[in-house]
Amino acid sequence: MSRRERYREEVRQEAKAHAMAQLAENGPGGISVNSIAHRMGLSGPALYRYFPSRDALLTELISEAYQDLAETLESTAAEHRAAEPVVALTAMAMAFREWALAGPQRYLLLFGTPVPGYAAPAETIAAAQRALLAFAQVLERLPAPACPVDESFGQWLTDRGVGVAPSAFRQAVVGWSRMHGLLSLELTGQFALMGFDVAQLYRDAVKSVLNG
Amino acid sequence: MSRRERYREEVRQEAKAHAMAQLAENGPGGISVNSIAHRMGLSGPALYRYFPSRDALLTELISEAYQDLAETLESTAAEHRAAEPVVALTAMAMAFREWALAGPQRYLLLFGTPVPGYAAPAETIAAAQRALLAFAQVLERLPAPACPVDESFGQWLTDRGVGVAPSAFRQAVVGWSRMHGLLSLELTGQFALMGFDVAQLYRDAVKSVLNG
DNA sequence: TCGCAAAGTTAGAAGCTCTAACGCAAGCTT
DNA sequence: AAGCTTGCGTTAGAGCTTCTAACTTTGCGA
Repeated sequence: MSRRERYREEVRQEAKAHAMAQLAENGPGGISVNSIAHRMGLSGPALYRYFPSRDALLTELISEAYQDLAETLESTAAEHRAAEPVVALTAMAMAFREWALAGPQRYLLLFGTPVPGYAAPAETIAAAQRALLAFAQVLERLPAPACPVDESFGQWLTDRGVGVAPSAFRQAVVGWSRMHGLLSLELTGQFALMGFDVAQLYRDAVKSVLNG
Repeated sequence: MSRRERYREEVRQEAKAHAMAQLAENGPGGISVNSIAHRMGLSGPALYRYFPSRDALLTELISEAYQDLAETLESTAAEHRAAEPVVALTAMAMAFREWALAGPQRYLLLFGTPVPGYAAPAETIAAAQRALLAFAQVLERLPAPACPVDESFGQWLTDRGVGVAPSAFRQAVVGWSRMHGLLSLELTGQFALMGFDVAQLYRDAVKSVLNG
């Protein structure tokens, strides 16, 4: 990589770091290309040499967050490769929760309100699938539940040549939805002041997925 | 109500209707006081006689949406007052889903990304509690599950003098989180192109809550 | 009929995204 | 090494936004 390219990459990284800080502070609407540029000692439009638009910057943040999430889950799975599937899955679920709590607005950037009509780039979709399949692959090592699985679950898997049992995939979707349900309500403050132990509820939810 | 007040109320309603249309079309960020005013044949700042700020308008939309949701659930519960609890709860869950699908952006206005530090007015919180308690009250008529319930669930109920069994309340929270998990992922397009039957998954989720 | 309050207007400040036009500096090519 | 090209920064400015200030008109109530 040339000197120019390296410097360019540094500027891009710094801009994205500022964007993430603004995201954490004021939500997606609080991210301003202008103010990021000024905070970097640049004049307003200078950053448009690095990002074609504000939307493109946001899209990149989303994509990187997904990559980060997928890597977190995959590395947790790898760490527990030798362990019981139940142990590995529990660790992954807890890692997911930690990841969410570490950056609530980053989580909501992925799973909160999208702009209607927003189409994620292929890269982002791929990372999302990696995250989901990380769960499915470990779930596959579990004794399959007896209940019959809707055939539509297998279709998608065979279409893209993923070697995962439909029942495991279904279980991954169900588990994901239960984890997300609790995390989302917790992060958006819907449980505020209700005083119960959300972490305990989360652990119970994870167990409920694993024990049928 | 005087002629003046009635007209004022009409203008407010019309403005909110336009706001909801803009919400559906472009998300929360697409709601513009300016453009609403122009669309109503008014000049920009005129609407500020009716709403103190854009945020106040948004807050009012949120509050009304919550009221509407609570009323929907309560009336569904009332319609099934004589029915088996399981039937009533299933109907309420389906009504919840229908309500969400009828206005995805309205749903996400309540349960999507909030602006950090946003504090809902008491009115809104009350409506949210009504919605949750509507489920809890019917769940109470169900045979209580054997598992012990964390005492922290009872605390909140006794604090505000709600006569609901802690176990029913806990079940309502769990059920709510499972429904929301699936609805949220569906509405934000995370299941896009995966091709399985989300409605079926939702029905299964409802059953899983009711049958332990 | 008079007066006051409500509701509209325009002007304008401050912010945003993003384009256009221009200058300088660095790097690649000849 | 000289020159050309490309990249990066600038300012100016269009057009949008929220929202305040000041002024005018309108209409209700006494």
